[in-house]
Amino acid sequence: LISWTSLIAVLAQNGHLDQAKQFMEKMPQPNLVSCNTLLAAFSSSGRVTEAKEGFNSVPERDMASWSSMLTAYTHNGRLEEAKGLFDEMPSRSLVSWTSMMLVYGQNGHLDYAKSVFDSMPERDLVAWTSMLAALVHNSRFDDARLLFDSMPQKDLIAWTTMLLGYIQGGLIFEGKALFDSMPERNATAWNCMLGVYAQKGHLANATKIFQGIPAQDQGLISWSAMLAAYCHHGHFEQGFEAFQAMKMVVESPDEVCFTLLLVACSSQGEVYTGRCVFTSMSVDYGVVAGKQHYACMVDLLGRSGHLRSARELIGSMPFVED
RNA sequence: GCAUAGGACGCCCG
Repeated sequence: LISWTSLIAVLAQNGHLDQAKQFMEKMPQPNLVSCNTLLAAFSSSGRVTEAKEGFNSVPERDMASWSSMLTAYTHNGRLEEAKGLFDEMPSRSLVSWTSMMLVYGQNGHLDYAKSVFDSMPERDLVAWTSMLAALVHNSRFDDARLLFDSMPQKDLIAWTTMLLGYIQGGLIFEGKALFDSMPERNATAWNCMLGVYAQKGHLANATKIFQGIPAQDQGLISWSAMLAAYCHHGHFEQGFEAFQAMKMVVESPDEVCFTLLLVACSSQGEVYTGRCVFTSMSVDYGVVAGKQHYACMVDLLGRSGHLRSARELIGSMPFVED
């Protein structure tokens, strides 16, 4: 029985949700943990309807079942449904309180978030950090700093959240100072710092940060931040050089990387290169063209006078035109 | 003993 459960967990956590679901149906005696595992997997991949079905079919729900269902709503912006579920819960835990606080914060109800935080029966590090994130999300950077300074404990995520607060508030120097004083850093922290320079087009600073990232933390997001730095600021050649370099070390470029390259082509009027990138994306990398990619291509073709090609491309889109 | 629930990072669009 445990092996069925573990199998389902492994499948679900690696994105093989449909297979996990099939095993679940074949399982002789579905138990609470396996139900919850599947529910959690649907929840974190945004499949809310299936999460709900799973939730309804859990025989005796425990805290994990309720919390996973709540997360399915909160992570998908379903504030009303989250509220309803929260009110229905037979008992509430730190986890569910924290989820509610966050969803309020993320939907512009900072006042509610704060009152949840203040009225929570107990608060742990995650609760504090979530409140911090809610403040940052609502651009209350000064309050965020005050809260940060008053936190009983801080871990890497708390530090990174505060860093993000400075960055989003445009306080780059303060952010850099905080970054420099962090007790430890992980990939996310590095990427936040890199991202702000990349976005502002401070290429020298971005490069310096990028080069400082330890190899194990230098992932797809770091590379796309560098790509963005080049592609958004008119450095077409360097963007493509970075793309070549990236392919040597990173898993494989994703749809974001290709959007960036196409944006660069588009702003340079590089029709030929743009067409190559667009084709190569799906043929060589198996990345399915999304709306962003089509939009860039149509823009590129249209503005370079290839109106017929642009119209043909629009006609071939697997989307409704808009 | 083992397996399931809450917090931070990249492009575009909203």
